[in-house]
This record gives sequence, C-alpha cells and structure tokens, in this order.
Amino acid sequence: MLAITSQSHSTGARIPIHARFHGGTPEREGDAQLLRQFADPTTEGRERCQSCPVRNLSLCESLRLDELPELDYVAVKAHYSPSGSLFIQGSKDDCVHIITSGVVRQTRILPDGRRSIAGFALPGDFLGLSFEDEHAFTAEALGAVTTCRITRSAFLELIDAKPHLMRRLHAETARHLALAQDQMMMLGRLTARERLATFLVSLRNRWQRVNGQSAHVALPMTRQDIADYLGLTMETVSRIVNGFARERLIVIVPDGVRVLDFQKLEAVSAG
Amino acid sequence: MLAITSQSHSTGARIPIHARFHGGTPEREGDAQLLRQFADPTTEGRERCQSCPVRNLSLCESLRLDELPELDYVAVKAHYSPSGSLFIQGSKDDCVHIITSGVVRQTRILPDGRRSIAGFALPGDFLGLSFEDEHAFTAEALGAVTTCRITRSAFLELIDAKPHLMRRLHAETARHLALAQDQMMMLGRLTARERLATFLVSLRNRWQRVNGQSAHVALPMTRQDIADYLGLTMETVSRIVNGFARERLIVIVPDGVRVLDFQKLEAVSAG
DNA sequence: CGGTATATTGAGAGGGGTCAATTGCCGTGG
DNA sequence: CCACGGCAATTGACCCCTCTCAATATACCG
Repeated sequence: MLAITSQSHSTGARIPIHARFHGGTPEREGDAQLLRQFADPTTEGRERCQSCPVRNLSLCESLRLDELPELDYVAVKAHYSPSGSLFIQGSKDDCVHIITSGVVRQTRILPDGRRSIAGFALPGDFLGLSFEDEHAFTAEALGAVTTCRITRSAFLELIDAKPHLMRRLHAETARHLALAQDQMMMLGRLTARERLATFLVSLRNRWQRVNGQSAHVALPMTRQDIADYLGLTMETVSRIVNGFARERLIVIVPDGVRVLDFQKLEAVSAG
Repeated sequence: MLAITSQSHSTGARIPIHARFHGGTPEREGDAQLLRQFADPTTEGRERCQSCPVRNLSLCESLRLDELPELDYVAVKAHYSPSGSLFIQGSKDDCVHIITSGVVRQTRILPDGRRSIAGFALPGDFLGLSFEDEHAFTAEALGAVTTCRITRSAFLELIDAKPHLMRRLHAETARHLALAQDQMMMLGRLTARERLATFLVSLRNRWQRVNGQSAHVALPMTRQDIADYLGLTMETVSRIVNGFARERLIVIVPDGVRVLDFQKLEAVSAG
C-alpha cells in the first residue's frame, strides 16, 4: 500500500477571545528621506529602488531610477516591536506595507477560536496589495520588524501615474494566488511529514533570496505558528521536526534549524 | 473534549498517468457578433455587457455601453464538450476565458498522481486572469461548456486603453486570493462534516447568483472531484452527504442535492 | 441485458489528534 | 550564584476521525 497519508484530526489549540489581539502600535519614525540610509551600496549595476534595503524587491525594480524620489516622497518607515500588529483582521486601514526587516505572521481566526496562518512575510514581501475593504487577516510582527509603509491613496496616485506599476502589482497578486493554490494542494493532499519538509525547503529558499545561500533556516515563529500554517498540531510539528533531526536531515539550533541533507529533505517534500 | 476534528489520512485515489489528460478540443464557433444572440433582454435597467448571457459579470460591468463593441470585436465564443480541456497544466497558451454556461473544474496533479482541485468555475467566472507564463492547473469542462474567449494580447490592449478595466482586473484577482485563503483555512482547520456543509452552502450561494434563488444545488462534479476539492476521500464525501440526507438537512436528487434546512446546514459549516 | 463508471456501504487500520507530564530556556529577584 | 515562575518545546500513552480495502448497488449506454 502507498502510505501517503495526511490527517489533521482536529484543529489545534483555540485562542481565548481575550488574547486574540495584542497591542503594539507602530512607532512611526522620521520621514521618508531616512530610508536612504538603508540603500544597499553593493548593487550590481542594476537599476533598483534606493529606498529599499532588500534586493530583488519586485515592485521597486519596476521603477526607473528617476522615479524613485516619488516613491520616497510617499513612503514612511515604521518600526514594530515583537507581537505588534501591522493591521488587524476586519479593520479597514489602508496601507501597503513592505517588510524591510523581520518576519510578519498573517493570522486568521475563526469565530470559535481556531486559528489558521495564511503565511509568513519575509523582508521584501508586500502586505495589503489586495486593496480589500476589510483585512482578511491580522498581520503581527514576530520579533522586531521594520517596514516601509505607503497609504493606499498615495499608492494609487503613483499607480495612476505609472501604468507599468499597475501591471507589476497585478503580477505580484497573481503570484500570491499561485502560492495560495500550492498551499491548498499541500493542506489537502500532503502528509504531515511532507508538509514539514516542504515548509523547511521553501523557507530555506526564501531566506536565501534575502540573506544569501546558507544551510541555516531561521524559524522566528513558534511550533504552534508552524502548526497553524500547515494544518497540524504543535505536537505533530515537534515530533516530525525532531524526527528529521534524528534522521540527520537537519540539526535543531536556537531559533531555527540547520539543513544537513537538502537533497533528502527535498525528496521527502514531494512524494 | 471538543471533538472538532478533521483528518485526511491520505490523498484519495491517484490518477494513472495515461489518463491524466483528456482530449476534447474546443469547437471554435462563428465570430464575436454571434455573442449578441445571448444578450439577456431581462436586464433591469442597469448598464451591462450585451455580449454576456450572465448577469453581474464583474468585468463587463466596468465597461460603459459604448465600449462594449470593442469587447465584442476581440471576444470569441467557444464550445467545449464534456471532459474537454480549456487549457492544460504547464501549457503556455494565453487566453482569458469567461464561462457563459456550464461548470469548469480546475485540476492540479502532483508528479505522483495525487490530485487537488483548486475550484469549480461557474457561469460568470473568469479563468486565466493571472497571466502567468505557465498554467498552474488544467481546466476541464464538466458537461457541455460555452465560454467567451479573448486572447491575452487583445485583452492587454483593451486594458491599456481602459485603465479602469485594469483596476477591475486586479480587484477580481484579489477576490480570488481571498477565496483561496478561505479555502486554506477550511483545508487546515475544518472537519470533514464542516467542509461538506461549507461546500454546499457556498455552492448554493453561487448558483443563486447565476440561476436565482433555489433550494436545488446542482453538483455536476463527481464525488471524487468534491473529495479532491475538500482534501478528503470519495468515500468520506459519500458517507457525509448521505449522513446529511439521513438527518434531513438535504435530499439527494439526480445531479445534485436539494437543501431542506439551510439554517442548520450553515450552522454545521462554521463551528 | 451485459459492461463500464460512479456511488454506497461495511469492516478494519492507522496517522495524527488529545491530554498530560516533563524538560528546557530564559529573565527576574532574592 | 541559584531558586523560582512562566512559556515554549518535547515526549508518552491513548484515542478517534478519516483512510484503506473490498464488496455491493446504482446508473447509464450500446
């Protein structure tokens, strides 16, 4: 028999109502010109956004060098302390957020307290591009987070002025949609082991784009967060991660794992 | 104990390689002017696309009446016979499809044959709006399907000429993204019973927008299709649907179900 | 009326859930 | 420096929802 099996007996822990939202207002800081201090001097001759400390920032790459000051003019840097919220599920604030450092957890909570995590945003990722009237999830900082924030109206004005930005924006949303469909396949059809392997492989690849090649995969989120992302329980995540360690696929280190056998891990991730 | 439980031991049936793709080329028919014959004369005084037999067709609603001929000029009507493919996972054809009648199944297949269904497109729904270079899934007709097809280049030209269309397009993609996130929550955190109830409720609401209020919910897809959509097995789907029937929530009728107690069904759908 | 595909139903097994106890890791204060 | 409290992570024992496998029923079609 092909024991390709998944399961998720239940829903993991519930979130008590009183604890669902955590304070943590952003400390809005300075004005847009401060952003320049983050300009990465090691760019390899390619036009790119001077405002962004992150390479390969897709939206910024669509701007010509002479258009960057316009972005600076509307962008505001923001800091969030650990557990601070960028925005809250159901609220209507309307900003586009670009993560410049740290990791943001996108949480959705059911009326009965079951939790699901839509994703983790890494430096360079965008939040709030959908322009929905209400946020479908809460975005919370895991550890300290800095972002580049643009009000929706300013962003829309910018887009009106630069039609190619609008197309880039659509491409970005479409990419998110494709990722969501991958996630659906994972949740519906992969075993717990495969999900964890997929998660680690994908996270390693994403960190690689931010920090460069490394066997170290930072996991700033809790086991519960991972469980809520993968449709499992904390205990199952723990058991399987430690199982990987016992099989010498990875080593568990503080705040993450070190991948020993990437090939094998990748093999586990897709039947 | 709170018995809120889901599970999906495994992956359901695998698709044998030789059977993954089914022929069924579309019979391209006539030219765009033929579309007019489908114009619904019962419109309630609101401007809308004369080309589309479906009301509330979001993209068409964004066009002014005098812009419609331009859409007609680039749109081509297509027929697909049962099991015919609109496009195939991994292929690069580039058309936007608007379903005008019938139901289309969006299938994704893993290398090892596990199948996942991303969704079912009903009349009025769009396919291919993402403009990815490669289709992430195969779109297959369940029963006879007619569509309104526009080549991507023609569609892009149209969009370049009408900026408000681009914004509409983005909103549509964003809506799909939000739906995908709902689906992720469902797959990760709902029990089999809850998933089925959610599925039936949501499908009833969608048919309602096409056909008007009715207790009848058409299910042109097989139990296996539903299972692959909900991350379950065919057997579990069958057991639970028949369970609903035994509880008098629904009655099973040919090609669908009739909802007897919508309130209770909705209550089951969200813990 | 056979033949094939889909749906239903039953019996049994198992993956991952639940519950609970233990360990490890800080940060804090005595 | 160590005791202590709190939170996350780990581990074990047990359980159950859903899967698997298999038999049967139903439907459709030539």
